Amino acid sequence: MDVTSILKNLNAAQEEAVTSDKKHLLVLAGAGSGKTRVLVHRIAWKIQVDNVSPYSILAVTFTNKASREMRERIDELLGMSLRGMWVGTFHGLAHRLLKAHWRDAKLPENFQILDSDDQLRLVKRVMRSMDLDEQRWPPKQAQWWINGQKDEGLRSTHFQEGGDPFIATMLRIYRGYEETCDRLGVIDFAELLLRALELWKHNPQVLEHYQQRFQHILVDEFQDTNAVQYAWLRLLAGKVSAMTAVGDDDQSIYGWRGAKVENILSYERDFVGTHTVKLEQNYRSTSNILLAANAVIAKNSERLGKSLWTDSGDGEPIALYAAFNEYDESRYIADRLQSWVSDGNRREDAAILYRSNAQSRVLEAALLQAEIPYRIYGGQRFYERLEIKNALSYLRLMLNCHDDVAFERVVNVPPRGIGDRTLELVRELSRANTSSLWTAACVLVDEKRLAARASNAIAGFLQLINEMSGQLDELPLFEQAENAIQYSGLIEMHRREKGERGQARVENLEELIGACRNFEPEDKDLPTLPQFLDQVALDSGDRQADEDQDAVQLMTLHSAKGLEFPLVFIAGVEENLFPHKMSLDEPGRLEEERRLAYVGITRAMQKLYLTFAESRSIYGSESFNSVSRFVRDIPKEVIEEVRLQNTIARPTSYAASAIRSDQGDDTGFQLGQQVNHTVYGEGVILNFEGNGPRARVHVRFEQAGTKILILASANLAAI
DNA sequence: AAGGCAAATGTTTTT
DNA sequence: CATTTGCCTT
Repeated sequence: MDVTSILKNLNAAQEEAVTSDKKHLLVLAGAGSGKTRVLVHRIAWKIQVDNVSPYSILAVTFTNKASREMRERIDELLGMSLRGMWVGTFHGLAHRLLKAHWRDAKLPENFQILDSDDQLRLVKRVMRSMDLDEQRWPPKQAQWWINGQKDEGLRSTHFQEGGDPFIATMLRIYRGYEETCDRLGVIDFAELLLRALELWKHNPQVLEHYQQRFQHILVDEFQDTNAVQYAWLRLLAGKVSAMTAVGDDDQSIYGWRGAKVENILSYERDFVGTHTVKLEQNYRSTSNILLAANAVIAKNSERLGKSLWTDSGDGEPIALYAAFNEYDESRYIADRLQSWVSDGNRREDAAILYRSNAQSRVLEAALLQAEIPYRIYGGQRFYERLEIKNALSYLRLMLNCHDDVAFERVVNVPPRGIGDRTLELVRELSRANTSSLWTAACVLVDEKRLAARASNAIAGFLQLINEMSGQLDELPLFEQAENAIQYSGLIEMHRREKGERGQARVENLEELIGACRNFEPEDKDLPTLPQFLDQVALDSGDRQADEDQDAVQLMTLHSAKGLEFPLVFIAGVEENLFPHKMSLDEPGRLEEERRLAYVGITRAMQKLYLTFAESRSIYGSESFNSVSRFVRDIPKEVIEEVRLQNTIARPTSYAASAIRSDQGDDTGFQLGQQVNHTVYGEGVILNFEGNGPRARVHVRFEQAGTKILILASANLAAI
């Protein structure tokens, strides 16, 4: 066995982690410290040195991308493909378990996965059947609440009948939703995990089988695990298996969707005899960048404590640019990118990061103007697009016409004269007979219980699906997809759609056919279509198209986690934007914003630009934000403030740029006046907006940043 | 049943 | 500001 190749190029801490023979291991891996490397090499070590069979190893990640990467790197390192080893995402593994044990999990054999869009539709349907006012009870909120409970492992049956009217209503919806899901044989993402956990809890013999098999469990991005995922891991590990967890508490940025950093703390308690290794040497960034990152994260209180260092040089200072407004900011970034490229660098080595997607619009415009190719990550995912989901719904119906979710989705897409009134009849009958919508529709047509027009429309739809599913076994997958898109009229519908949008949708549909053509089923002996649909449900499908073009990368700070770029811009480093104003009230959420800043800064390898705008229009109205507190936390020595030579005349102070003359009413306050607010404390008046009872006032508070308040209700006191 | 207009509504995202 | 949603008209 070739031990040297496994340990080659590892530093002391990395080697310690890779070779540790303590049963449990916790690797606290700072940004850029070689986390994935350690994970991959540890697996290789176990296989080659400890003679562990790949069959007894389970490696869990969060994203498909990470799991693909891990498998590739292990294959590469060991020079062979590791059959029998389970590598996958939490959701992918849960799905695999539920497929194998559908009976024990109390699921139908062909259960379908709901994505969040499907889920929201279903929640809406449940709420409508309960006659709930959608204004008062937003379905989105109910969906959020239900997922939140499931992430904590809570079923509706776990709740006491309490007095809180909000919780009581949410519970009713939760119950109705659970029932509907059970009836339809569908499960959402959170359910996938919870079911997999309950499968083991309720079936000790199943659990035991997996406990015996997986003697070695390795988890990536451990700080992102939620309560259910952690419980699942603990249950699987039992008392015997060896656990390796790799994570970074400072990079926990998904608390808002249920991730529990506390799991890292519980780990040492729950997995007794854990050996903890910290990876603090950073191989990515210059010293200046790390200094900034360390300074920002140091302000958090809830930390295990790590400090990144590097033996590479100081590098360039961090540039800070105070833009006049967001257009100026974007132009500046485009300008810097142009000189980056003319210096002979590649565009794809540069990234622009921002807190919220809304910021990308102006940046895009500037890049377009400057003719700099760019690529945006995030936003709408391929398999979530409306036209793609419609096409997939046809495929699902071809496979199983009793798929109510798919039926609801496309029964009248493209419009074929089946309206709400007709559909309501179908729904009613399906409820009464506890049959699928499909069966109900058949009955209505056969028994001539519909008006001629509606009946013809429905019959046409039923026949269409029947015809398409008739050829299911004869044709290859891509031809089935082609047929579905063609005969359903979907492609024609989008061709007729005016504007670029229709064009893009047609192209997406064509891309879907391409994806079908390239699809390689895991099991060649089983029918392809169901395998394709399952894969699609668990994969957002944004493998970046045209990766070949050299383009600047635009993405949110969240999606940048795990990536690195020689040149990084973080745009909009302003109070209220970053940290986002929604996170300002709770200290815990503010700490998460700070970790997000830490993630952002540590993406940069050579040069980091921070830019902010003194004036920015958000939702139409202008706001004036001061520079982000995170920037103020960076030591001045590593920052270089950029000054422009040929600037447009720029107001010298925030207040001056805010002066407006249309202030008619006498508000009792003046611009620039010091005021006190019961919640936000002391601040200064920047601007007035509107008249009468709706008059609003912009106040920049010392602590809370700039707020826009209704003057009549703000209860401001002059100081 | 479908298209058009006004009103509401705006973090972060993987599966 | 820009996009999506719901209501209302044809």
